[in-house]
Amino acid sequence: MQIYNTMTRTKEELVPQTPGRIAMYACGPTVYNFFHIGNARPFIVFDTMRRYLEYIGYRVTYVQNFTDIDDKMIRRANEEGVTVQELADRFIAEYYKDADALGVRRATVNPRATEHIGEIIEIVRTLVEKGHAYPTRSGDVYFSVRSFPGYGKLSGQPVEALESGARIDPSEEKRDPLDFALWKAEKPGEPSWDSPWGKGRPGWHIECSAMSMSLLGGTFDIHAGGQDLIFPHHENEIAQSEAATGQPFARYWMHNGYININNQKMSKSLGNFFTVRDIAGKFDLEAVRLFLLSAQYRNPINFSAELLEQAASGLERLRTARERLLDALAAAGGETPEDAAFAERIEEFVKGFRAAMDDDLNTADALGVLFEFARALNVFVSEPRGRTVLESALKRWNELTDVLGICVAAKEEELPQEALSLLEERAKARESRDWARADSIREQLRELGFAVEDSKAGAKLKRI
RNA sequence: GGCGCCAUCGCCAAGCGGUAAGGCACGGGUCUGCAAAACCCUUAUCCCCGGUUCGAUUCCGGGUGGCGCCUCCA
Repeated sequence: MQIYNTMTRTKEELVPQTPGRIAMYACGPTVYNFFHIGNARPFIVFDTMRRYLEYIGYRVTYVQNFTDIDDKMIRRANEEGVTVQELADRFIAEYYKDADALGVRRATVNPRATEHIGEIIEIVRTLVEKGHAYPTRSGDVYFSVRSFPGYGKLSGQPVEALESGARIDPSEEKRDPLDFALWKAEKPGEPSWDSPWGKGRPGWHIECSAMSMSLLGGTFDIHAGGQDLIFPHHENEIAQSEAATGQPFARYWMHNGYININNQKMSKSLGNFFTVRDIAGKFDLEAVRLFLLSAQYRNPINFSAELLEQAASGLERLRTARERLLDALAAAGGETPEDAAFAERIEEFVKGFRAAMDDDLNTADALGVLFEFARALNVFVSEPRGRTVLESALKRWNELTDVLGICVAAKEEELPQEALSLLEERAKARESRDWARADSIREQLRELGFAVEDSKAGAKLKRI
């Protein structure tokens, strides 16, 4: 498979460090709030990457962290009058609610920064020993950017260019404006941990280095995150990790594009965001997932209710195709003359899907293949078919939709007795050609939230 | 100022050297008691101007328009 590596700015063949295995790290949420649809994109995209890697046979170790200690956590905890830990516990639970509903599979490990303070301190200590970091009088420890020659290699920014834009806070005791905090000395009312430099807490960047390296090793395959993390977060991770270990950090860097609102980046600071929780009340989150996969992950994607409705309609089409296939399977008989040719077509769809995904996770293209598959299926099952070919069609269909995490088998819903008896009554009315009665029952069912679809096999109820 | 991305049908979105996938919406039709679902048919020369090439939406240069990062941010 080819993936676009931000480091080299080209598509490269993905060659894992250990054959057959992929070690992958994705930056997860800071758990001080519900996450928004913009945050959802990397969760879904990289979850899909993980699913696809597993589908093509890799054993994947997928790590996605929770940042549970930083400035925002502290501020929010103080506002709410709870401890940082309580805040984190609460929003980690909320994260799982939304992520589960979006079809994001649980990562192999979801480490919390505060569970890795020991490793963090070890890395900082090593960096100080090697002369890449220095403590200050007040107990902060800074990374010395100029001590790491490769600084700027991910973002493509020459150090000189960065210097002019660097922030200087007079209260900080940096030797160089470019330097960034590895360890922050304790301030009143903030959580802190003991360290060789006194009580304090980790800086943001070092958390990801510690969690990724302790779970995946000093060199691992893929590091992923949003484009806004390229600089400074990922640049800093590289600097501190490689300076500490002397070995390459992540081998491939994947970055997803933004979600825009009216062509502008959705972000918490701009206030133009929708949380997944907000949307969950109005839309099927599986449609949200489909929407986010309807564009290639590196391209920006505009968000609007209209677009979500379009995605929901598309999803309905995929679900219907699967249901028709299921019905056909229930009525399947012996082999028909067309079965063999269709079995071959199925494999063509699989190939097409894989070719799309192999090209830097082109989910938009892959979805196109899925829709073509759906049409072919709809045509094919309009006549009785053999069980064998239908079974293999269903197997393939499930495999491909599972990779994208959409169109998952609908839970068998208990239909209300009232609806079922109405449906039965309508069938009788239709038998006696009492169309007015039949139509009025259909209207009653609509009010109950069901659409009626007639077919030769009988009428079916469908949630609307 | 530095680094980078984008511009394809009404809306979304693939393709990226050989004359444009797919979805949504729209129109016509088949099926249906009527619908719904499904199916069939119809709908684009790819922002502009140059260049390279037998041939460019696809490569190069220049415009125009939009967006992002440059130490809060997925």
